[in-house]
Amino acid sequence: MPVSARDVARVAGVSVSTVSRALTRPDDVAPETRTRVLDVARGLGYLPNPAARSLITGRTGNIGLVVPDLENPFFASITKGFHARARSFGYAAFIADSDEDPAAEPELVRNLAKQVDGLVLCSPRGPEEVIAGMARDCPLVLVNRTCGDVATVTVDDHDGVRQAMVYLQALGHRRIAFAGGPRASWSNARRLSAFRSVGAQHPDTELVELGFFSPHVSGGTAAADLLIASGATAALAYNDLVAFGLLEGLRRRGVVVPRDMSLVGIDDIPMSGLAHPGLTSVGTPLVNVGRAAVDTLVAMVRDPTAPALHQDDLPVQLVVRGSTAPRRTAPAHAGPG
Amino acid sequence: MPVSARDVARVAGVSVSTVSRALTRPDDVAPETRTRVLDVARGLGYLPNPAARSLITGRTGNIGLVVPDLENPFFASITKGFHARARSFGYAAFIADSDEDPAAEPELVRNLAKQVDGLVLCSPRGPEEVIAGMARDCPLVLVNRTCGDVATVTVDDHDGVRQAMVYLQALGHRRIAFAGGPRASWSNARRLSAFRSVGAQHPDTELVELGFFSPHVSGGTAAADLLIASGATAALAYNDLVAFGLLEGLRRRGVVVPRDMSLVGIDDIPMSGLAHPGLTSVGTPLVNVGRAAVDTLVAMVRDPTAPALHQDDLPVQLVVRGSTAPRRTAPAHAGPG
DNA sequence: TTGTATGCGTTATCAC
DNA sequence: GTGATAACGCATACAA
Repeated sequence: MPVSARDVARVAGVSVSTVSRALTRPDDVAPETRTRVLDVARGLGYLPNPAARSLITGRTGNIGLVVPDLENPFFASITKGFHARARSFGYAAFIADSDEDPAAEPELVRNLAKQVDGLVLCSPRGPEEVIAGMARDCPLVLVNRTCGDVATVTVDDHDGVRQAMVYLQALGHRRIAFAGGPRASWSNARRLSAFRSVGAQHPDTELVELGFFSPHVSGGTAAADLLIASGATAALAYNDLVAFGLLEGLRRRGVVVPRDMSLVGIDDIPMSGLAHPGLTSVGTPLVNVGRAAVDTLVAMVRDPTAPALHQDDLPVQLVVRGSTAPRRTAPAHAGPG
Repeated sequence: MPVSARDVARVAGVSVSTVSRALTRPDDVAPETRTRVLDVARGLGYLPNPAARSLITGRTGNIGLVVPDLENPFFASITKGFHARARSFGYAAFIADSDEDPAAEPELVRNLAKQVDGLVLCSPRGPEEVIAGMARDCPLVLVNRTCGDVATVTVDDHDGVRQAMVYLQALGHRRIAFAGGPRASWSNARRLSAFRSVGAQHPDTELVELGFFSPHVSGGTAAADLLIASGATAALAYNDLVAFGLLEGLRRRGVVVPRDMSLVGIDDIPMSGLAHPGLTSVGTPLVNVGRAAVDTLVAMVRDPTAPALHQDDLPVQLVVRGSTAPRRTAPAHAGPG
C-alpha cells in the first residue's frame, strides 16, 4: 500500500535519483522526464517518506510549540496563529502542554527536539538557566519573555499598561489598584514595573499593589476583597482571567461594575468581548504573536548563523467595553474610612 | 553535537547492536553490559533518532489531532485531553487546524499520515466519502460522529438533550425552542432528533425548531429574535456558544434571563461557568473525549487486526446554573398572542 | 541530463 | 549474550 520512490521510478522508467530530483529540484531534470515522473507520482499517490528524507537532509519539516495550558484562551489563540503560519510555510506542527509545570518543559523539549527544526516556547515562569539549557537542545523562540541571547517575541506590555492607566485617569480615577500575576512570571514583572513607572509620572494618582495571584479566574476572586478594602475606584488586572475573577468576586459582595468599580484586563482574549459587562482590556494580537514566533523561528532555521532575532514589543491597543466608567463622586460601596 | 548510537557503542566498548538492544529490549542483554551501556548513553545525553527508528520499525511514536478551530473552547479542551493522554502513552502530538473548512481536512491528513501512527479527526461536517477516504490513508478515530466502520468516540447526545428537556419541563416550561447548529453537522442532526423524540413523549409540551445556525456566538445572536417571536419560555441551544449568542441577543431586546427566558446550552465549555448568569448546560466530558479518542487509537495501533472500536455515548450530566428558572405565569416580554 | 553508488541512524536477522 | 550485516526510503556526490 505505501508507495515509495522506487515504485514511481519503475513505472516512470527512470532511476530513483531522477524521481528524487524531479521533486526536490525540478530544474535539474529534463522537462519531459520531469512531467512524466510527476504525473506518475501523482497517479500513484506518492508522497516522500519524511523520516527517510530527514535522515539525509537533517531537516524535519516540523516545528513545535510548548505552552503551559492549551485550554487557556490566551495560549489557544497563540496556538491557532502558530499552526496557521507553520502550515503556510509547509511545516507540520507539534504541540505540547506542560500543564503549568515549568519542570515538565525540559523533557517536552527534549522529546521533540529531534523531530523538529525548531520550537516555540511559552514559559512564563521557567528559570533562566533551564531555558538556556533548552535553547541548546534545539533552535528556540521564546514568547513573552526574554532570556539572554535566545530569540524572542514579546508584546509592548509597558505601553499597554500606560494606555490602560491614562484611560482610567481620564475617567477621573485617582486611586488605581493592580492585581498582579504570579511572582515568578516574567510578564507580571514587566507589567508591574510599567504600573509603577506610569504611576510615578502622575503624582496626583495613588497606586495600590494588591499582591501576586494565580493567573486564572481563581486568582481574581481571591483578590476581590483586597480590592474592595483598598479603597481604589479602578483596578488593572494581570490578565483577563484575573479580571473575570475580580468581576465575580465583586459581584458576590454587591459591588457593581462599572458603577462602583472600573476594571481593566490585559490580553483581550476572545471571551472578553462576550462577557457581561464586556471587559475593557489591553488588546494583544495573540494570533499574531503565534505567527510572529513562527516567522522568527523560520528565519533562524533558514540562516542559523544570523544572530537571534528579537521581535520585541508588538503593538497593543486598549479595547474599551462595559467594565469601565467615569469615577463616581460618592462611592456606593463600603470602603475603608 | 548530535550523539549517535555509534558514539555510545564506542565509549561503552560494545557494538551498535548491543546499544540498540540495551534500549529497546533490555532483557536480551547481560545485566552488567546493560547498565554500562545505559550509563554511557545517559552520560552522553544520547537520544535515539526517531526518523531512523521509524524508517525501520514502521512506527513513528507520534499521533495527531485534526480540529476545525483550536480557539474554540470545545476543541481546545479536547486537544488538552488528547495531548495529555498521548504523552502518558509516550506519543508526541501533532495538531492541525482546518479553520472550519472540511475541504482542508484531506490535505492535512495526508500531510500528517506518514509521520504518525494514527490520527484523531474532529470533522463535524465532512462528507462521508471524504472521511472514508482519509481513513484509508491512516488509522483514524472520529470524534462526535460516525462513518461506516471507522472507529469512533461519541457522547450521549440523546441523553443530554433528554436531561435538559426533562429539567425544563420540571421547571414548568411547556413551549421549548431549539436553536440548531449547522445543517450538515452530525451532532446537530443527533441533537435535533433527540429533541424531537423526547418531545414526542410529552404531548403536553410544544416544540419549536428555530432553524439552523452557525455553531458560534454569532449564530445565537442571529437566533435571538426568532426565539423571542416563537413564544417559547425556554430554549435549548445547539451548544454553549450559540447559547451565549442567544443570551446577548435577548439582552439587547430587554429580555431578562432567566426571568423571562430560560436558556440551556450543550457541552459545558469552561467559560460557561464564568459567565453571568452562569449557563445551565449539558456537561460533556470534553477532556475525556480527547483521552478516549487516544485510547481508541492506541488500541487500534497495537492490534490493527481487531475490528474498529466504538466508544459510543460517553455519559453526560446536566449542570444547572443561573440561566434557568421556573416558568413565570405571566411573561413580561412581548410574545405573539 | 541521467544513472550508480554511498550513507543517513537505527532495528532486525542471523551467525557466532 | 553479542557482533557483523542488511535493509528501511531517500538525497547527494560523482561518474557517465
